[in-house]
Amino acid sequence: MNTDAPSPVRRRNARTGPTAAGKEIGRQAQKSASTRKMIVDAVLQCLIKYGYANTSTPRIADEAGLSRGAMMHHFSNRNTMIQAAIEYLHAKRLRAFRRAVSSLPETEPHLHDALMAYWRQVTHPLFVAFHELAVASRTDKDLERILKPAQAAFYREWYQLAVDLFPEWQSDRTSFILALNFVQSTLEGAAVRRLSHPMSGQEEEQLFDYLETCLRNLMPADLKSRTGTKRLETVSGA
Amino acid sequence: MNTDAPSPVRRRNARTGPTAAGKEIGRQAQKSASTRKMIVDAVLQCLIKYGYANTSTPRIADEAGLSRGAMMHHFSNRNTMIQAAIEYLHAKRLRAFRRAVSSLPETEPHLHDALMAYWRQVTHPLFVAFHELAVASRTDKDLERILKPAQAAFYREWYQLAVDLFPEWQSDRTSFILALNFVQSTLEGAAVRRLSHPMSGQEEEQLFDYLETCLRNLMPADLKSRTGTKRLETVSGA
DNA sequence: TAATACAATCAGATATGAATGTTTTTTTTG
DNA sequence: CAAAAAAAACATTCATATCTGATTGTATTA
Repeated sequence: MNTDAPSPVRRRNARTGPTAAGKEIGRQAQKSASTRKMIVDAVLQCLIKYGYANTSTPRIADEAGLSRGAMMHHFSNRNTMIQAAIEYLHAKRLRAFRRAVSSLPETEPHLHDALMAYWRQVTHPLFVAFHELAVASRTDKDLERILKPAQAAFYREWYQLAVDLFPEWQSDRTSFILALNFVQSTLEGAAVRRLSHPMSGQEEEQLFDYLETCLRNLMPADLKSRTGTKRLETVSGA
Repeated sequence: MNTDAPSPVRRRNARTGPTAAGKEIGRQAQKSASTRKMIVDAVLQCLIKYGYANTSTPRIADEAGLSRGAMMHHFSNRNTMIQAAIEYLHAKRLRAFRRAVSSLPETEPHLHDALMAYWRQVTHPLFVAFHELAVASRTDKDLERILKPAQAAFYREWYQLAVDLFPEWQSDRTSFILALNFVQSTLEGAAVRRLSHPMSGQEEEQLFDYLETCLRNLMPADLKSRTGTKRLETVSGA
């Protein structure tokens, strides 16, 4: 997976610790790992603060509090840093989403909470980093080669999570897929729009509520009845 | 508005045409205008093909079939070219949308056709150019200064067009605004998603259809009954 | 244990390439 | 001819990648 380790030289036969076999990782390797993480974090911060195009190696080094030379010792070039950042980013997003989802009440598939979880996901700064990468990859073939597989894996897992969350819904695959696409398009669309011409908080809330209504209408009848009928009226505020 | 004309030197007293006062524009000025348009087009093409970050002046010149020097004669720097491209872009998008909308049947507010028109809009290559600019402007303050006002004007006009299209809907402002936000988020979201992980044509169609259903449910009752009840059933294909 | 060899870590410097804005020269055209 | 248009040349800046040297940590061996 990660081919850019700083070649810590395979000399594992020389016993480093008297007893522990794999535990004694060596302080150096430990420090190395921690610096690498600092660098990866710096990459993500730069993506958020400056955008992909302006995420240059000097900026990253600056953000990480390292000299450029030191940094280039851990990653041989810019692309490998980006690659590491992408892997870390996807892992982090999935973990966060899985955590949010698993903390939902077991028996009741609370559509509302699941939606909320995804909304929090896409309004999180990390989504901005992801979006920067996605946009840049359209015209950067090197980046695309790195991002696309990771992205595919991400959405595969995401899909699986959704299936696990709503097992009964699988009886009507078509409507289930439609619901997923609907949620993704709308919430990610709203999140992207937020970055350049946000709507008011109230409008956001109404959009969110109505989306939930629409999804509920899409559910198989038996499931729908089981999940409470909160908010089935047509919205008409003011 | 455009302050970057190539200073054709005010010598208007020297009579250029024997009779015509304002009509005789001068073939040179005409040619200049046409080259400027070529450049502006090239900028948009570059945005689409290479992305904002890679829309460099050499690339633009290349795309326009001009030398860089010649190009810089018409625009003093990169930013003024971008600015001109933005103005042109917004004008063009609005014109296209207005045209599509005005060709709709007068009396019946055909939601379906209006939606279609907007969907064509956001799947048009020009939307990609717009999106590139929008994303870049998040972290490029110079660009933001140029883009934001133009963008605000665009959405103001867009909103006005929607009001004109559905005058009766104005009785329920809240649901109208919600519908607009819903359409924008979903369709633009789908369009953006299309660029990096598109869904199948069938899925797209189902999403589109269900969005229409949801919007129809949002309409005031009197309007709803007037626009035909096409597609009110819950989607369940395959 | 002390001394030594070696590898990992870090910082600074250099070379190359590309982009920008400006200036200068050539060509075209009224 | 003179001015606009086009092309070419130049200086500056900035990012990438690579290289060199210094320091610190680890392991082997005397």
